[in-house]
Amino acid sequence: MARRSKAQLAPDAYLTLVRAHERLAGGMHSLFKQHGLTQATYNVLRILRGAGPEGLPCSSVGDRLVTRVPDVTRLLDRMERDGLVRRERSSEDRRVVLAFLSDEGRARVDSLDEPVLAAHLAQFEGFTTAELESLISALGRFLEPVPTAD
Amino acid sequence: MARRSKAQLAPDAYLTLVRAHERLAGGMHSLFKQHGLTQATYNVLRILRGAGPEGLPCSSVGDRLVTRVPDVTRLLDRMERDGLVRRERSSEDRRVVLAFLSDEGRARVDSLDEPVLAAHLAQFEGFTTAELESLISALGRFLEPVPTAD
DNA sequence: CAGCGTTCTCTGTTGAAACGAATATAGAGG
DNA sequence: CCTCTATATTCGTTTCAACAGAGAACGCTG
Repeated sequence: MARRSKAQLAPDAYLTLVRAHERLAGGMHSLFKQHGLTQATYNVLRILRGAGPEGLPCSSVGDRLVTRVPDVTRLLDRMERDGLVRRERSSEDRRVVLAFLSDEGRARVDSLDEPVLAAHLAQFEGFTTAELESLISALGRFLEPVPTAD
Repeated sequence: MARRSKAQLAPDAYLTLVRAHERLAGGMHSLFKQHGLTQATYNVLRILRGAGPEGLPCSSVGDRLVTRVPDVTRLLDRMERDGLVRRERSSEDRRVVLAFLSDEGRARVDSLDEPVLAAHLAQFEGFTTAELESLISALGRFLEPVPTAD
Protein backbone atom coordinates (compact mmCIF):
# COMPACT_ATOMS: atom_id res chain seq x y z
CA MET A 1 0.00 0.00 0.00
CA ALA A 2 1.52 3.30 -1.07
CA ARG A 3 1.89 6.05 1.44
CA ARG A 4 -1.28 8.11 1.56
CA SER A 5 -1.38 11.86 1.89
CA LYS A 6 -3.21 13.72 4.61
CA ALA A 7 -5.74 14.86 2.03
CA GLN A 8 -6.62 11.23 1.58
CA LEU A 9 -6.32 10.21 5.20
CA ALA A 10 -8.21 13.03 6.87
CA PRO A 11 -11.61 12.39 5.22
CA ASP A 12 -11.14 8.69 5.78
CA ALA A 13 -10.36 9.26 9.44
CA TYR A 14 -13.44 11.41 9.84
CA LEU A 15 -15.66 8.87 8.15
CA THR A 16 -14.26 6.06 10.23
CA LEU A 17 -14.80 8.03 13.40
CA VAL A 18 -18.40 8.74 12.47
CA ARG A 19 -19.03 5.10 11.62
CA ALA A 20 -17.41 3.91 14.83
CA HIS A 21 -19.50 6.37 16.81
CA GLU A 22 -22.62 5.27 15.02
CA ARG A 23 -21.90 1.68 15.86
CA LEU A 24 -21.02 2.22 19.50
CA ALA A 25 -23.61 4.85 20.28
CA GLY A 26 -26.25 2.76 18.56
CA GLY A 27 -25.54 -0.10 20.90
CA MET A 28 -25.76 2.13 23.93
CA HIS A 29 -28.93 3.69 22.56
CA SER A 30 -30.71 0.35 22.39
CA LEU A 31 -29.50 -0.54 25.86
CA PHE A 32 -30.88 2.70 27.30
CA LYS A 33 -34.07 2.31 25.37
CA GLN A 34 -34.73 -1.03 27.02
CA HIS A 35 -34.81 0.84 30.30
CA GLY A 36 -36.93 3.73 29.09
CA LEU A 37 -34.05 6.14 28.80
CA THR A 38 -32.11 7.96 26.13
CA GLN A 39 -28.46 8.85 26.06
CA ALA A 40 -29.30 12.38 27.12
CA THR A 41 -31.53 11.37 30.01
CA TYR A 42 -29.01 8.81 31.18
CA ASN A 43 -26.30 11.45 31.14
CA VAL A 44 -28.49 13.77 33.18
CA LEU A 45 -29.03 11.03 35.73
CA ARG A 46 -25.29 10.45 35.95
CA ILE A 47 -24.63 14.15 36.33
CA LEU A 48 -27.21 14.58 39.05
CA ARG A 49 -25.98 11.54 40.89
CA GLY A 50 -22.51 13.01 40.84
CA ALA A 51 -23.85 16.33 42.08
CA GLY A 52 -25.17 14.75 45.25
CA PRO A 53 -28.06 15.92 47.41
CA GLU A 54 -27.24 19.57 46.87
CA GLY A 55 -28.76 19.47 43.42
CA LEU A 56 -27.49 21.31 40.41
CA PRO A 57 -28.72 24.33 38.42
CA CYS A 58 -30.28 23.50 35.07
CA SER A 59 -27.65 25.48 33.26
CA SER A 60 -24.87 23.49 34.90
CA VAL A 61 -26.56 20.31 33.80
CA GLY A 62 -26.54 21.59 30.26
CA ASP A 63 -22.89 22.53 30.48
CA ARG A 64 -21.84 19.11 31.67
CA LEU A 65 -23.77 17.16 29.08
CA VAL A 66 -21.47 15.48 26.61
CA THR A 67 -23.74 16.24 23.71
CA ARG A 68 -24.88 19.80 23.53
CA VAL A 69 -28.58 20.18 24.25
CA PRO A 70 -30.09 23.56 23.51
CA ASP A 71 -33.18 23.03 25.59
CA VAL A 72 -32.50 21.63 29.02
CA THR A 73 -35.86 22.81 30.27
CA ARG A 74 -37.93 20.43 28.23
CA LEU A 75 -35.48 17.63 28.75
CA LEU A 76 -35.97 18.00 32.48
CA ASP A 77 -39.70 18.43 31.90
CA ARG A 78 -39.90 14.95 30.46
CA MET A 79 -37.70 13.49 33.17
CA GLU A 80 -39.77 15.12 35.89
CA ARG A 81 -42.94 13.86 34.24
CA ASP A 82 -41.42 10.36 34.35
CA GLY A 83 -40.54 10.79 38.00
CA LEU A 84 -36.79 10.66 37.50
CA VAL A 85 -35.90 14.12 38.74
CA ARG A 86 -37.33 16.80 40.94
CA ARG A 87 -36.97 20.54 40.51
CA GLU A 88 -36.98 23.32 42.98
CA ARG A 89 -36.33 27.00 42.63
CA SER A 90 -33.28 28.09 44.56
CA SER A 91 -33.91 30.23 47.61
CA GLU A 92 -30.59 32.01 47.26
CA ASP A 93 -30.87 32.97 43.61
CA ARG A 94 -34.45 32.87 42.52
CA ARG A 95 -33.46 32.80 38.86
CA VAL A 96 -31.92 29.36 39.05
CA VAL A 97 -33.84 26.13 39.27
CA LEU A 98 -32.06 23.31 41.04
CA ALA A 99 -32.49 19.79 39.76
CA PHE A 100 -32.33 16.77 42.04
CA LEU A 101 -32.32 13.06 41.49
CA SER A 102 -35.50 11.40 42.72
CA ASP A 103 -35.37 8.05 44.45
CA GLU A 104 -36.72 6.46 41.31
CA GLY A 105 -34.06 8.23 39.26
CA ARG A 106 -31.29 7.11 41.55
CA ALA A 107 -32.51 3.53 41.47
CA ARG A 108 -32.70 3.63 37.70
CA VAL A 109 -29.21 4.92 37.18
CA ASP A 110 -27.78 2.60 39.81
CA SER A 111 -29.36 -0.39 38.15
CA LEU A 112 -27.69 0.56 34.89
CA ASP A 113 -24.15 0.72 36.20
CA GLU A 114 -23.47 -2.92 35.62
CA PRO A 115 -25.10 -3.31 32.18
CA VAL A 116 -23.43 -0.15 30.93
CA LEU A 117 -20.02 -1.26 32.07
CA ALA A 118 -20.59 -4.69 30.55
CA ALA A 119 -21.57 -3.10 27.25
CA HIS A 120 -18.47 -0.95 27.22
CA LEU A 121 -16.24 -3.89 28.01
CA ALA A 122 -17.85 -5.86 25.21
CA GLN A 123 -17.40 -3.02 22.76
CA PHE A 124 -13.71 -2.72 23.52
CA GLU A 125 -13.18 -6.42 23.95
CA GLY A 126 -10.55 -6.79 21.26
CA PHE A 127 -8.39 -3.99 22.60
CA THR A 128 -5.48 -4.23 24.96
CA THR A 129 -5.13 -1.68 27.72
CA ALA A 130 -2.24 -0.10 25.87
CA GLU A 131 -4.34 0.23 22.74
CA LEU A 132 -7.14 1.77 24.74
CA GLU A 133 -4.84 4.30 26.32
CA SER A 134 -3.46 5.14 22.91
CA LEU A 135 -6.97 5.56 21.50
CA ILE A 136 -8.04 7.77 24.40
CA SER A 137 -4.94 9.86 23.97
CA ALA A 138 -5.48 10.29 20.24
CA LEU A 139 -9.17 11.14 20.49
CA GLY A 140 -8.53 13.43 23.42
CA ARG A 141 -6.48 15.68 21.22
CA PHE A 142 -9.62 16.89 19.50
CA LEU A 143 -10.96 18.25 22.73
CA GLU A 144 -8.10 20.54 23.58
CA PRO A 145 -8.67 23.54 21.31
CA VAL A 146 -11.12 26.19 22.36
CA PRO A 147 -14.68 25.43 21.31
CA THR A 148 -15.27 29.01 20.19
CA ALA A 149 -14.58 28.18 16.56
CA ASP A 150 -17.04 30.40 14.82
CA MET B 1 -0.06 7.42 36.74
CA ALA B 2 -0.87 3.90 37.81
CA ARG B 3 -1.89 1.34 35.24
CA ARG B 4 -5.61 1.48 34.70
CA SER B 5 -7.83 -1.53 34.21
CA LYS B 6 -10.08 -2.07 31.24
CA ALA B 7 -13.08 -1.46 33.44
CA GLN B 8 -11.72 2.03 33.95
CA LEU B 9 -10.46 2.57 30.44
CA ALA B 10 -13.42 1.34 28.43
CA PRO B 11 -15.97 3.90 29.70
CA ASP B 12 -13.37 6.60 29.35
CA ALA B 13 -12.64 5.55 25.79
CA TYR B 14 -16.32 5.60 24.94
CA LEU B 15 -16.80 9.02 26.46
CA THR B 16 -13.79 10.40 24.67
CA LEU B 17 -15.01 8.99 21.39
CA VAL B 18 -18.41 10.57 21.85
CA ARG B 19 -16.88 13.90 22.75
CA ALA B 20 -14.51 13.81 19.79
CA HIS B 21 -17.39 12.95 17.51
CA GLU B 22 -19.45 15.75 18.97
CA ARG B 23 -16.67 18.21 18.32
CA LEU B 24 -15.85 17.11 14.80
CA ALA B 25 -19.38 16.47 13.62
CA GLY B 26 -20.47 19.78 15.10
CA GLY B 27 -17.95 21.58 12.94
CA MET B 28 -19.10 19.79 9.83
CA HIS B 29 -22.69 20.46 10.76
CA SER B 30 -22.17 24.20 10.83
CA LEU B 31 -20.29 24.04 7.57
CA PHE B 32 -23.11 22.19 5.86
CA LYS B 33 -25.65 24.48 7.39
CA GLN B 34 -24.02 27.49 5.79
CA HIS B 35 -24.83 25.87 2.47
CA GLY B 36 -28.37 24.87 3.31
CA LEU B 37 -27.51 21.23 3.87
CA THR B 38 -27.35 18.73 6.70
CA GLN B 39 -24.96 15.87 7.19
CA ALA B 40 -27.60 13.47 5.91
CA THR B 41 -28.43 15.46 2.80
CA TYR B 42 -24.77 15.98 2.04
CA ASN B 43 -24.18 12.27 2.32
CA VAL B 44 -27.06 11.59 -0.05
CA LEU B 45 -25.58 14.00 -2.55
CA ARG B 46 -22.22 12.27 -2.29
CA ILE B 47 -23.83 8.87 -2.71
CA LEU B 48 -25.83 9.91 -5.74
CA ARG B 49 -22.83 11.57 -7.32
CA GLY B 50 -20.95 8.35 -6.91
CA ALA B 51 -23.83 6.40 -8.41
CA GLY B 52 -23.60 8.31 -11.68
CA PRO B 53 -26.35 8.96 -14.20
CA GLU B 54 -27.89 5.54 -13.68
CA GLY B 55 -29.45 6.69 -10.43
CA LEU B 56 -29.88 4.59 -7.33
CA PRO B 57 -32.88 2.97 -5.62
CA CYS B 58 -34.02 4.71 -2.46
CA SER B 59 -33.30 1.65 -0.39
CA SER B 60 -29.70 1.54 -1.62
CA VAL B 61 -29.33 5.17 -0.65
CA GLY B 62 -30.47 4.29 2.83
CA ASP B 63 -28.09 1.36 3.04
CA ARG B 64 -25.09 3.44 2.07
CA LEU B 65 -25.78 6.28 4.47
CA VAL B 66 -23.21 6.38 7.24
CA THR B 67 -25.83 7.25 9.81
CA ARG B 68 -28.88 5.07 9.74
CA VAL B 69 -31.97 6.91 8.55
CA PRO B 70 -35.26 5.10 9.06
CA ASP B 71 -37.21 7.20 6.59
CA VAL B 72 -35.41 7.82 3.33
CA THR B 73 -38.64 8.81 1.64
CA ARG B 74 -39.11 12.05 3.51
CA LEU B 75 -35.43 12.82 3.38
CA LEU B 76 -35.61 12.64 -0.40
CA ASP B 77 -38.91 14.53 -0.28
CA ARG B 78 -37.16 17.51 1.22
CA MET B 79 -34.26 17.26 -1.15
CA GLU B 80 -36.55 17.04 -4.14
CA ARG B 81 -38.51 20.01 -2.87
CA ASP B 82 -35.23 21.92 -2.69
CA GLY B 83 -34.35 20.87 -6.21
CA LEU B 84 -31.35 18.79 -5.23
CA VAL B 85 -32.53 15.42 -6.46
CA ARG B 86 -35.00 13.98 -8.92
CA ARG B 87 -36.98 10.76 -8.57
CA GLU B 88 -38.36 8.41 -11.10
CA ARG B 89 -40.06 5.07 -10.78
CA SER B 90 -38.09 2.30 -12.38
CA SER B 91 -39.56 0.83 -15.54
CA GLU B 92 -38.00 -2.55 -14.91
CA ASP B 93 -39.20 -3.01 -11.35
CA ARG B 94 -42.09 -0.71 -10.67
CA ARG B 95 -41.64 -1.09 -6.93
CA VAL B 96 -38.33 0.73 -6.85
CA VAL B 97 -37.94 4.47 -7.15
CA LEU B 98 -34.64 5.62 -8.59
CA ALA B 99 -33.06 8.78 -7.25
CA PHE B 100 -30.87 11.01 -9.40
CA LEU B 101 -28.72 14.01 -8.74
CA SER B 102 -30.13 17.17 -10.29
CA ASP B 103 -27.84 19.73 -11.89
CA GLU B 104 -28.35 21.94 -8.88
CA GLY B 105 -27.53 19.06 -6.57
CA ARG B 106 -24.38 18.23 -8.47
CA ALA B 107 -23.27 21.84 -8.44
CA ARG B 108 -23.92 22.04 -4.71
CA VAL B 109 -21.94 18.97 -3.81
CA ASP B 110 -19.12 19.88 -6.19
CA SER B 111 -18.84 23.32 -4.62
CA LEU B 112 -18.44 21.71 -1.22
CA ASP B 113 -15.55 19.43 -2.10
CA GLU B 114 -12.93 22.02 -1.33
CA PRO B 115 -14.40 23.44 1.91
CA VAL B 116 -15.08 19.97 3.25
CA LEU B 117 -11.56 18.82 2.56
CA ALA B 118 -10.17 21.99 4.11
CA ALA B 119 -12.28 21.41 7.22
CA HIS B 120 -11.05 17.87 7.55
CA LEU B 121 -7.45 18.91 7.12
CA ALA B 122 -7.92 21.56 9.78
CA GLN B 123 -9.50 19.10 12.17
CA PHE B 124 -6.62 16.66 11.84
CA GLU B 125 -3.98 19.34 11.61
CA GLY B 126 -1.97 18.21 14.60
CA PHE B 127 -1.72 14.62 13.45
CA THR B 128 1.02 13.01 11.46
CA THR B 129 0.13 10.63 8.66
CA ALA B 130 1.31 7.73 10.78
CA GLU B 131 -0.94 8.82 13.63
CA LEU B 132 -3.86 9.16 11.26
CA GLU B 133 -3.30 5.69 9.88
CA SER B 134 -3.10 4.34 13.39
CA LEU B 135 -6.32 6.10 14.35
CA ILE B 136 -8.14 4.84 11.27
CA SER B 137 -6.94 1.34 11.98
CA ALA B 138 -8.05 1.44 15.59
CA LEU B 139 -11.48 2.91 14.87
CA GLY B 140 -11.96 0.57 11.95
CA ARG B 141 -11.90 -2.36 14.28
CA PHE B 142 -15.33 -1.43 15.58
CA LEU B 143 -16.81 -1.88 12.15
CA GLU B 144 -15.73 -5.45 11.56
CA PRO B 145 -18.17 -7.45 13.71
CA VAL B 146 -21.56 -8.24 12.32
CA PRO B 147 -24.11 -5.52 13.06
CA THR B 148 -26.76 -8.06 14.01
CA ALA B 149 -26.00 -7.69 17.70
CA ASP B 150 -29.44 -8.04 19.18
C1' DC C 1 -33.82 52.96 45.34
C1' DA C 2 -34.43 53.40 40.34
C1' DG C 3 -32.29 52.19 36.03
C1' DC C 4 -29.52 49.10 33.27
C1' DG C 5 -27.17 45.24 31.58
C1' DT C 6 -26.62 40.34 32.45
C1' DT C 7 -27.94 35.73 33.59
C1' DC C 8 -31.18 31.99 33.91
C1' DT C 9 -35.23 29.79 32.66
C1' DC C 10 -39.39 29.14 30.14
C1' DT C 11 -42.36 29.20 25.96
C1' DG C 12 -43.85 29.18 20.88
C1' DT C 13 -43.02 27.32 16.77
C1' DT C 14 -40.95 24.95 13.06
C1' DG C 15 -38.50 21.08 11.25
C1' DA C 16 -36.90 16.59 11.45
C1' DA C 17 -36.31 11.88 13.57
C1' DA C 18 -38.48 7.47 15.08
C1' DC C 19 -41.71 3.91 15.01
C1' DG C 20 -45.41 1.43 13.05
C1' DA C 21 -48.81 0.35 9.74
C1' DA C 22 -50.34 0.36 4.99
C1' DT C 23 -49.99 0.13 -0.13
C1' DA C 24 -48.18 -1.65 -4.42
C1' DT C 25 -45.40 -4.62 -7.21
C1' DA C 26 -42.61 -8.78 -8.14
C1' DG C 27 -41.79 -13.56 -8.18
C1' DA C 28 -42.70 -18.39 -6.94
C1' DG C 29 -45.90 -22.43 -6.50
C1' DG C 30 -49.94 -24.89 -6.99
C1' DC D 1 -54.73 -17.97 -13.40
C1' DC D 2 -54.68 -17.30 -8.42
C1' DT D 3 -52.58 -17.06 -4.07
C1' DC D 4 -48.99 -16.24 -1.08
C1' DT D 5 -44.77 -14.38 0.45
C1' DA D 6 -41.17 -11.06 0.09
C1' DT D 7 -39.57 -6.58 -1.24
C1' DA D 8 -39.83 -1.37 -1.94
C1' DT D 9 -41.81 2.59 -0.79
C1' DT D 10 -45.10 5.65 1.26
C1' DC D 11 -47.96 7.59 4.91
C1' DG D 12 -49.79 8.74 9.86
C1' DT D 13 -48.55 9.82 14.19
C1' DT D 14 -45.85 10.81 18.10
C1' DT D 15 -41.82 12.52 20.10
C1' DC D 16 -37.73 15.13 20.13
C1' DA D 17 -34.29 18.70 18.46
C1' DA D 18 -33.38 23.45 17.11
C1' DC D 19 -33.91 28.26 16.99
C1' DA D 20 -35.71 32.60 18.42
C1' DG D 21 -37.85 35.51 21.68
C1' DA D 22 -39.88 36.76 26.21
C1' DG D 23 -40.15 37.05 31.18
C1' DA D 24 -38.11 37.13 35.83
C1' DA D 25 -34.45 37.91 39.01
C1' DC D 26 -29.73 39.38 40.28
C1' DG D 27 -25.84 42.80 40.71
C1' DC D 28 -24.04 47.09 39.82
C1' DT D 29 -24.13 52.03 39.41
C1' DG D 30 -25.45 56.52 40.22
